[in-house]
Amino acid sequence: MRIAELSRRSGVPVPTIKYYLREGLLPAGELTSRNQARYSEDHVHRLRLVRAMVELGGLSIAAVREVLGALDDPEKSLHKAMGTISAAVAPPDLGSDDEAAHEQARAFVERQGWVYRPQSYAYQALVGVLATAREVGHERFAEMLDGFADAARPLAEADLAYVLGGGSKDEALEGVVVGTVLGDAAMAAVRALARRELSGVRQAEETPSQPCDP
Amino acid sequence: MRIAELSRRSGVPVPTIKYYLREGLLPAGELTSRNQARYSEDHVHRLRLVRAMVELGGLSIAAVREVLGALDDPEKSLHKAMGTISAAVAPPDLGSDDEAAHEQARAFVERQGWVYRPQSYAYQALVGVLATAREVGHERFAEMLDGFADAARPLAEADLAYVLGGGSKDEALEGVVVGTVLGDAAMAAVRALARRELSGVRQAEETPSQPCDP
DNA sequence: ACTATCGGATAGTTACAGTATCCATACTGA
DNA sequence: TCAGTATGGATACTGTAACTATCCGATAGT
Repeated sequence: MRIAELSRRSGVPVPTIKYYLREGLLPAGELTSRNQARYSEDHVHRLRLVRAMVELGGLSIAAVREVLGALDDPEKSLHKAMGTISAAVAPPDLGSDDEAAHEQARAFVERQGWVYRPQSYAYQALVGVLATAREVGHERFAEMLDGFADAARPLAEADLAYVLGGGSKDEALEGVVVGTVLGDAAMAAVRALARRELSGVRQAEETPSQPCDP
Repeated sequence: MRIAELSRRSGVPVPTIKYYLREGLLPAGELTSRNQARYSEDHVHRLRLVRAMVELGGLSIAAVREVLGALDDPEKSLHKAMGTISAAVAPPDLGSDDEAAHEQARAFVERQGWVYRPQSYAYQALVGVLATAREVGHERFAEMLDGFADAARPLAEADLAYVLGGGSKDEALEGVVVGTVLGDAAMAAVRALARRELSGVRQAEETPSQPCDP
């Protein structure tokens, strides 16, 4: 297919597709002449993946390029791809020199029996969150971490099962992307639903009846 | 204190503080004369909260204004504040007319025994995620939702306990903000840690030894 | 008295994510 | 076949968000 059809199939405007081509988010089409190229089903799929990361995941174009690089690297293990992807998804203001936050994070990781890897992005992100919590006067926040871990453990199992439940390695790698980007968004939504459900019940116990919510 | 000290205490540059004042994220200082104002401890605290939302939560200035509006509204119930805050935190591309995604979401909510509130932000966000998943060919993704819910339920309990464990109502409202913004970030980090832990173990079983990770 | 700082208003900057325009070709339908 | 539309690629432009910088006359502190 040519660019117009690619645009129709994916819902992305032609100039934006050209932009993505320039930025290397989309491989060039197969050239059939100097100014004529053919695009495949793979291009449609890749384009949708890019849009999902940009719109739902809120990733920057640079971060998407990073992730796709990991996807396309045939050497990359699933394990390493996960690292790249978590790094791309997280806000880039990693790290903090807050000693107390660092200590809270270290204690947490060891309490969970996890390997202490202070250089990993996820760990740094955690320290950053704890440091911020302390800055706004919520050092108590760290007490919630074990609850988070209890929730995260089965989630990680499910993630991995989902990823491995695919088929080919390409599919598994894509499963990592989908599981991470859509997974974080879905988890946030489900968590909000659960919280609302609970606080709705609590409120209903105090002031019976009447519907609410936007 | 005057603006220079407020800047030093919070780590935010003076011109940025002025910008936040203009944008209504920070209440004006108490004027002591035509061009002299005094700022309080509350301003320092509020400023840190704003930075946490912007930097860690990735909220836009408009979203932060929204959230602070909910915080400052004395009429607002905890329940409603939670709604406002989840809405501000979520990406703004809500909703989708994908019938199948809508059906998956409805079935999920009812399976969980939760109230079906198709207008709520959290529900719309969920539909959006499911629709996107389908677009990228991952209709299987919906199968993970029940796992998410199992994880989210105890989390919501912990959230609420944290919020109510504060003291005054102001503190509780702020707990909602912190619990949501920092909570989402922390959950993403902990989830990444858990996933890495697990996939590290799996990998170690196949190819023994050698350290990895950035 | 004098100099640094202040608040407030206005204007400018930077980065990002697209959009728009050109142009020389290539395809397409009457 | 040939007018008219579409294409790939290069370059230039736009819009928005989040700051920054400059200027001003008015204090504040010494």
